Amino acid sequence: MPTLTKRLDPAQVVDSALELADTEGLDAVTLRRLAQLHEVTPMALYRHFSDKLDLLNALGDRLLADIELPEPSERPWEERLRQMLTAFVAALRPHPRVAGLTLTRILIAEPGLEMAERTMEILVDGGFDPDYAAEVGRQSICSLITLVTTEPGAGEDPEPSAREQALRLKRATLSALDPKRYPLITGTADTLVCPASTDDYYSLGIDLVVAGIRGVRPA
Amino acid sequence: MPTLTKRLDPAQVVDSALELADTEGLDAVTLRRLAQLHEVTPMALYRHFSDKLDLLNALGDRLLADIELPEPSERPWEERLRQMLTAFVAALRPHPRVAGLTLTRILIAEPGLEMAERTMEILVDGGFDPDYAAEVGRQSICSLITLVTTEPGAGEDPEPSAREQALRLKRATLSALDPKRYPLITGTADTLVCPASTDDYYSLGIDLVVAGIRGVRPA
DNA sequence: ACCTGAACACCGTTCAAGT
DNA sequence: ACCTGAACACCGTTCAAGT
Repeated sequence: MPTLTKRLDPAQVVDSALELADTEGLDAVTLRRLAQLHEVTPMALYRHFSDKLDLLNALGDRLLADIELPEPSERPWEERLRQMLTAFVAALRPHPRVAGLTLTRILIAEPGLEMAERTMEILVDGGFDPDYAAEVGRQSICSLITLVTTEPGAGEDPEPSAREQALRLKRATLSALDPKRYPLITGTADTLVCPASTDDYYSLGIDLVVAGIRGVRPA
Repeated sequence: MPTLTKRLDPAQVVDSALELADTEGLDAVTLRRLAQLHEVTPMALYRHFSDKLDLLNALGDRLLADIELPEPSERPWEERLRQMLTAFVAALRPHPRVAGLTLTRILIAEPGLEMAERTMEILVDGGFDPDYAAEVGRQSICSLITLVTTEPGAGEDPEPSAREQALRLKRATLSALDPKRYPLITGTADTLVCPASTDDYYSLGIDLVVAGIRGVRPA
């Protein structure tokens, strides 16, 4: 896949890392495997990344770069907020196994900064003072990252058959609990293991965050 | 520290792992180091844990065991909900570097199940149908885990001087941004890097979650 | 049942050397 | 400037063996 004009393009390395993590999980992302994929010695990577951590950070930044910020608009702040958060989640959704890497990169990578600033702007428009907007925005964004990270079946192999198998097992485990002690858990095992619709899962998550923000908004 | 009556007590191994993770971070938790701490061969651990993952899961379960569930009461559902979530957060707060391990253990370890059931019960009392309560409860709990995981300075060395130094650097980085492009971020750099009060940080986090739940509550 | 010892495959990383 | 090669310290884990 990588072209060899410049022998080793850091952006291409990050792309391979993302692909690897998506399909085999973050543990499969190894300097040695990446080197192998690019037909190069492991050491060659150190010319472009100071560290493995540096590479993982670049991977997080790579995800943030996918954010498509909504156009500025004159709509009510709450609607703009929802748009912003939805756009953010949309960027992470394709990569649940990697999404967690963005947690520490929001206030460092440029696209993260851009989104944070815009989100805070919306909150200030909504009546929050800047410091309050900062805290509320920060926590809301972290919650949404976790929403993606804990998407049902997020950790599993993306292969449909393996995924189904894993979910079946989890469901069975929950259903096997004592219904006297855990009536609600056993009664909702299907929902707990895997919500009926992934889209609903995400829109509920965003609803919760937006409603929370509305609820703590100063009068 | 470990007594040697039974040569190797899995509970003591988990305790060492927790201590190690708290002070040096999760990366320092190594089968070999744990073995060394207990004056035993690395292989001896495999008699008690099938895997490293198995040990990390036990570590997550260890945290959940610290939850002190509030007494059942007749107070309004929202107040009971806040009590429950506060108790949950209180158990994780002392261990921000490890808290993330509970994400996958809530519906497996017994104390997690207990808390989840009780939380759902409160939500049902509040007017949620069981399946809705399941989804809302799940997401809220995950949000609170992340609240602990992303507590400012969570990843850092717990040593006060090193921690202060790390925070100072982060603050400087944020403050150095272009205030024309990022007026709100630069203006609230102190708050973003480290909220004025840790207690306030957590109570805001819980407020956000509770307000979100109230906001999506069916009429 | 519980622990040891030696070995294997695989990490991230260093250092000196090549071009 | 960019990559190689050999080496180091450290992983998790297997297998066979001890008691």
